Amino acid sequence: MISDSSKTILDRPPRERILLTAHDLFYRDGIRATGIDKVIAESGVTKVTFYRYFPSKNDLIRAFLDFRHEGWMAWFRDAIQRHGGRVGSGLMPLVAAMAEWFRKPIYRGCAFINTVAELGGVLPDVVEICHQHKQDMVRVIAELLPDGPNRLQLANAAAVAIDGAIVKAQLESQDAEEKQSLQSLETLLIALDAFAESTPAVKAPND
Amino acid sequence: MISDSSKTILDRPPRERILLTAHDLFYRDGIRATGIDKVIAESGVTKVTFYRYFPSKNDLIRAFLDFRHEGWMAWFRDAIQRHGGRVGSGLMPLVAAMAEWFRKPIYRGCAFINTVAELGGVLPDVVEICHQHKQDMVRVIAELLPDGPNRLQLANAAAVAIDGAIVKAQLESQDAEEKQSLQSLETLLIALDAFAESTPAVKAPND
DNA sequence: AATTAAGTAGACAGGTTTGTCTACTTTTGT
DNA sequence: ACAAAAGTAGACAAACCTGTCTACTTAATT
Repeated sequence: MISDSSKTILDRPPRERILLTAHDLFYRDGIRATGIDKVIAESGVTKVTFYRYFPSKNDLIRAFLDFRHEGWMAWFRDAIQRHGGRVGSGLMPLVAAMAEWFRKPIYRGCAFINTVAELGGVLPDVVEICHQHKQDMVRVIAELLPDGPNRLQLANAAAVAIDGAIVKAQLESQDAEEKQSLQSLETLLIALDAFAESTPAVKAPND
Repeated sequence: MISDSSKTILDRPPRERILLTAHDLFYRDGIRATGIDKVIAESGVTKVTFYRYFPSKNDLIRAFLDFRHEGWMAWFRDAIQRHGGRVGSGLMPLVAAMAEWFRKPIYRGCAFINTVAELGGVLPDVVEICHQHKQDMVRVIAELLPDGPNRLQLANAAAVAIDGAIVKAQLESQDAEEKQSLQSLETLLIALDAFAESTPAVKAPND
């Protein structure tokens, strides 16, 4: 859902080319496993150009996370809508959205979780960036739930379930048809939807 | 719960010293961020000794994961029991156990999730190792639930909730008293317990 | 007591990493 | 048309990485 190269990689402005290649390499192989030289070679620019836009690798890492955030959130919102998500629709559209993501051939989990796992202990910036990302995710999820005092609590719980499923999906072979991750996520979100309906402060009268 | 240095690090057999220091450094800073030289220096052995026990860094990584697996599983089982976990106790002891872990000052998430995030794309062994670890975790969780047709399904869902909480806890400042991760985990597991009781194939007659 | 194993100390090789620098060419704005 | 900005090509420095090697010392075993 990111770098859906509708145009070819080449013939774009250099900064974009760098960001696109960095994204693909960072996401696929990890950040420390990807040298600047490789990004430079594969994006088809030179060192001078590269360092003009990104004075250090850390700058590139931050730009990568920004880029990923924008792209992923746009996809997430769109996927939820396409699968019937709207206020009061309940949490099931999230399962369909995740199913769509997990199925992608280049799936390697959440870029933010992975980056924190890799660099969180040594580059604390990324922890905060990831935190922001997850909070935005919660906000989108909350829009599926009816307004109420525990709306955010439920959205947070749903987000935790989703993150767990994201991690689990990372351990499954991508060509496996029956994904345990999705079944577990569905179980959790069904249980959560049921729980939400059993304890609202103001409940719909038709029951 | 691992390397609870009841004895000092020194005065132990070299292999153990190496493994202990490697564990702490790998867990804290990440694997690629930790050079062999640092492990050698901090464990107080020499290169010859180190390479006698671990012919390559990958061997050390595997030994680290084995070591961590044994230590963590032992702690997990024990913590669950200490917090009232037994067959039929429901999933709540898991919340208490995780609370205990998340509170530790050196908490940096799940070593297996982190390692997959860091190396999964480039060293596929670790994906399988992590998968095994998580399956063992599911088996322990299943023992809290009454036997039945959906016992494993529920245990898997609970494990996904836990992994999500583990990741979320990694983003919270460790000195924060009210941890969102624990509240979300509790919500999910309460919902799951309720769901489990509402849909067993054979249900207790007292309702 | 003598042989073997295991440890110490540290130089060294070969590769990779990030980042700088020089010299030249192309594009762009005025 | 010309000056400034941006790009290309590639050498280079300094650090760091994994892994090997030599030479010497200590501990264990028989």
